[in-house]
Amino acid sequence: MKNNNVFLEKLRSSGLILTKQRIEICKFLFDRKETFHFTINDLQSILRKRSNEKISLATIYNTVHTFKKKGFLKEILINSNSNSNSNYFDTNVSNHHHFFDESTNELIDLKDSDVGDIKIKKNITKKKIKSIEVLVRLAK
Amino acid sequence: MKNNNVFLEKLRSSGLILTKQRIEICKFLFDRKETFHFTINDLQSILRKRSNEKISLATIYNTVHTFKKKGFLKEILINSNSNSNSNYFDTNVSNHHHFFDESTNELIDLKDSDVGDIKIKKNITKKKIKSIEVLVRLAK
DNA sequence: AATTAGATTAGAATAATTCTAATATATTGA
DNA sequence: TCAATATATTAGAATTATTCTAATCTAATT
Ligand SMILES: [Mn+2]
Ligand SMILES: [Mn+2]
Ligand SMILES: [Zn+2]
Ligand SMILES: [Zn+2]
Repeated sequence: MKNNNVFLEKLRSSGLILTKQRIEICKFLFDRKETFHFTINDLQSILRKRSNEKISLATIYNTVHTFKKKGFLKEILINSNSNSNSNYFDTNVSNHHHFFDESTNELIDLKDSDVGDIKIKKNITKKKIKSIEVLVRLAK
Repeated sequence: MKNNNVFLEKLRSSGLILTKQRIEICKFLFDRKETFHFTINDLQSILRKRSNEKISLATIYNTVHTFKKKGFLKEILINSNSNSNSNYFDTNVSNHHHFFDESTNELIDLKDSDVGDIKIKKNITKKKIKSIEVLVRLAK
């Protein structure tokens, strides 16, 4: 394998070492057109099925957090139902809005154009706004 | 003490037993005018300082989750900074928007009137919208 | 007031996450 | 080219967060 695919480009240009664990994870996460949302456990069980080379759970945590730090992933916390929370990661790292479908536990990107402009009317503090994100919950 | 204060009224009317642990927690959380946002660990260390009767951490979890189930508290998950998340609980149980100040890790309620109406333009699914909430992050 | 059924507490068990010693990779200079 | 060394990464161990459940407490019934 030449490892010169486009989805490895970000890894290659990041300064991170291209280890077989990272290549495997990178291949799965970034070789796709659409945004992908996943939890650490989703990722571990998918990787287990795809390959017989075991990647330790600690390494999956390490890699996902490293990718987040590099700006390749974004973390989205969701109160998924009355008794459990989920830490999702998102291959769409831009500021963007979400639907969360409580019947399927699916997190779905909303385009900016799907949500009207949001204007914060009262400037309660003088501090600079870093992001404004909307979460729309769909009932069960 | 008569335990007939207004902040105990919700507990009294909920069908839950008024134990000394719950009364202590209820007294601290609900005997106030303003919304209060806290984490489990915030609450534990505050309760430790206020009283010399130890309440076990498991009981604090139990009580907070019980209060949430009864609708006295609401859980708000925040990606507080690049390397840590927080499970806040909120004494304001209505659907409402928040500021999160990354320099102080403070979560602050936004009034509906402080945020313009939000209109979801594309009805991506046919499912009913349960809530729409905005999180505004203030930069460090 | 004793008996019983059900609710609650809190230490024990488990699950989630992070730490760090061992290993792997990259860099340097003979 | 290839040791030697420095730096980065991996993954099992340790720790922290959360849940489970047996012992205890409370309320209802007689
Ligand atoms: Mn958690
Ligand atoms: Mn967590
Ligand atoms: Zn997304
Ligand atoms: Zn709030």
